[in-house]
Amino acid sequence: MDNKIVDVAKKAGVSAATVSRVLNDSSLVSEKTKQKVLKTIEEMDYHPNAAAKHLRSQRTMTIGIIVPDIIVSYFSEIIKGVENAAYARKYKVIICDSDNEMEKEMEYLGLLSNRTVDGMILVTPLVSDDVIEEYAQKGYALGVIGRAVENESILSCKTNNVEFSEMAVRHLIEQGHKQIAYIGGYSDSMENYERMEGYLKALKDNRIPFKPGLIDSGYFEEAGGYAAAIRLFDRQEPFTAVYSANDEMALGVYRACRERGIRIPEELSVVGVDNNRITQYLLPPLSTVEQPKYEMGVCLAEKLIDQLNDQSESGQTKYVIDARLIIRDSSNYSRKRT
Amino acid sequence: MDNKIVDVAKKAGVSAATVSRVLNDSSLVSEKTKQKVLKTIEEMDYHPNAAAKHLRSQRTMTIGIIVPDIIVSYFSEIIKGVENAAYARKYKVIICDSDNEMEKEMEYLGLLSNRTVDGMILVTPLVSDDVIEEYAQKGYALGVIGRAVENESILSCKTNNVEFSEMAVRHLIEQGHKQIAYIGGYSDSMENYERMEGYLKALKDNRIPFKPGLIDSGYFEEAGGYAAAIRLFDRQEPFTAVYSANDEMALGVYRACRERGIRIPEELSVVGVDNNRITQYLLPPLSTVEQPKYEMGVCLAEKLIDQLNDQSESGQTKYVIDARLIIRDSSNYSRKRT
DNA sequence: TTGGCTATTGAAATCGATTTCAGTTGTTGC
DNA sequence: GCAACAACTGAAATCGATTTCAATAGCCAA
Repeated sequence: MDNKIVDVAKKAGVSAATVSRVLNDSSLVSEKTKQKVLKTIEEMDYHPNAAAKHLRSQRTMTIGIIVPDIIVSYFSEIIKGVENAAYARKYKVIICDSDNEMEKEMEYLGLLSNRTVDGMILVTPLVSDDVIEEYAQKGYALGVIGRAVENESILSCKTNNVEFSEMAVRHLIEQGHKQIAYIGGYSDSMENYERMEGYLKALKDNRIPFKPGLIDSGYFEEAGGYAAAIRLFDRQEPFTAVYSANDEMALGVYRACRERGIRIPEELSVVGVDNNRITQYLLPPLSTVEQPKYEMGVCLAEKLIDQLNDQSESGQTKYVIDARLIIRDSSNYSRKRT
Repeated sequence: MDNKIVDVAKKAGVSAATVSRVLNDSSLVSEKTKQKVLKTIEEMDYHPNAAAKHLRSQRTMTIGIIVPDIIVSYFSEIIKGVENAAYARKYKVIICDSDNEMEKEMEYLGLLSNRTVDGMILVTPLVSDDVIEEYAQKGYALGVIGRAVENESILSCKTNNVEFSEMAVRHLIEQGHKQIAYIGGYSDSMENYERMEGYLKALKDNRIPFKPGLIDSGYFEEAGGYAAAIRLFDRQEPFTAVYSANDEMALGVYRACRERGIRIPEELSVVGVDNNRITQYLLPPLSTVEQPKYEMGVCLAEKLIDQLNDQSESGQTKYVIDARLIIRDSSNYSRKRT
């Protein structure tokens, strides 16, 4: 149906090998032949078949990216970074939206096994470290964003969770808060663990006693944050501020406050994480931690593709980018009393 | 490096053809042989090479989707619909973020020519109808969302722009508004044209004179909406309501109002289009038109894949989904005077 | 004029699966 | 016991590009 390389070869009066050489501008072709072939290619509107090229070259120039939900801007911004970096290197990106289902993630990981993709980027998916480890062991190219994996051969990019969490909670303490709740994500995720650690560190450094009753979990989602806030409100333990491990859950906190008639920031200060686009439009605008999402996507895509082409000069595989606190009105209200 | 089909065949003591038949569960294999082969495949952890399959079968089980900016939730929700529908049919989705550059769109369209993808979905990209037409003529499978294309062989899915725009503007009129501005998108886009038409129809039906000074354009983006609002404010022509052809531009209107100290909805009512997730969190929440974004993505992906498999029973190519007006506080303020 | 070299070119093998077509085995009917 | 047929199976062609390896042509020096 389409023109094949031999068709071009025949029309141009040369062999398929020569046409191929022209396509991959090899230096082994005379200028005269090259021009003749290029003209013929133009005339016939010939486009080399991708599948044939992939089979022969053993590479598909494609990477995959697995995210739990593409609609959440935290993920779509990372994807954009990955896409842009890949495009610049002539790579394609297959989008894998797992809908938060582990089964779907596993199936998408299978794209590595059958060589549909040359490499895969995982953005905090549900699959266990063991699974990731296993794929790496088999020699597949993997990268991870927002999650730490021990294995030295696995690329990863994350932010300084402990430090910025400590900073965020310290900020709340400086505003006069002494009872600060923490709403975490998946309790077994590295992100959650580290953010909790920063929270605890800030409390300890300021000699504020830790109260287990002020900890709850919202699984990094709006609905989870809402439910956690409601549970916290219904407990005996009073609090005047909340550090939410991401912005989505903070949205849930806002909703719970609206329902309960609790004013932000007068009665409750809130700080989130991610600086999702939506946070600046909230009332009040949400204080949050700017995560360089786009940059993390670019970083990991570049390193992964370099690795695929044996161009990873440094051999470095672990990247940590500093995040910074953005103070907005949701936490900008000094508390004068105890 | 990986195991090949002949390796499996050798180990199982059969031919490659038989293994292939087992893989594609052909009825031509005896149950006994089939079990033996399946066991061997399991043991060897064999995965059929995708590129070889693609080359032989002349299909990649992949479609592409071109959007101007994946971060805008209008697009990411469509993508999610496409991805989910594709996944259910074992198709992969390549994400093509054009960054609003026509050149990038053209390059991504090239994935059709070299058969990297079996079909392509365009979500209001910049390329002209002629270009789309040309690709269709060449026999490539195309689908278009939020845009109308004449060619009967091109799938398209859109909403009833004229009707819902008329409805939105009528709603403003019913609130007592008589000077209603319109901020459009790309002036030569079908969406913009139809929404403008609905706007004009509502005015006409209510005997409200059309004033060219109340029309401006914001290119469907926040910054554009902001600029358009500023220009409108600076003109002589007073107005008490704005119909913005999408939510992104309405965000720009909000920003312009904040800067100028204009209160919404007391001094200016605003209605947008898309029902982007962000709109419900705004202050005041933005009245908007719910576009079934996810559903449009699902619809077009399904039809496109059906078409690729000759399963389009009806032969229908044009789909129009009804959108509905969501009234929130940004326009919920009755104007008593003239 | 011939040998030796370089620059170009093409034939054929290759990537790894699918599918056709021919062949083998086994079964049934008469 | 043999023909006819069904049920499986395998050898080889095929998809369309790349790449190796050998061959040819052209050129220069001796």
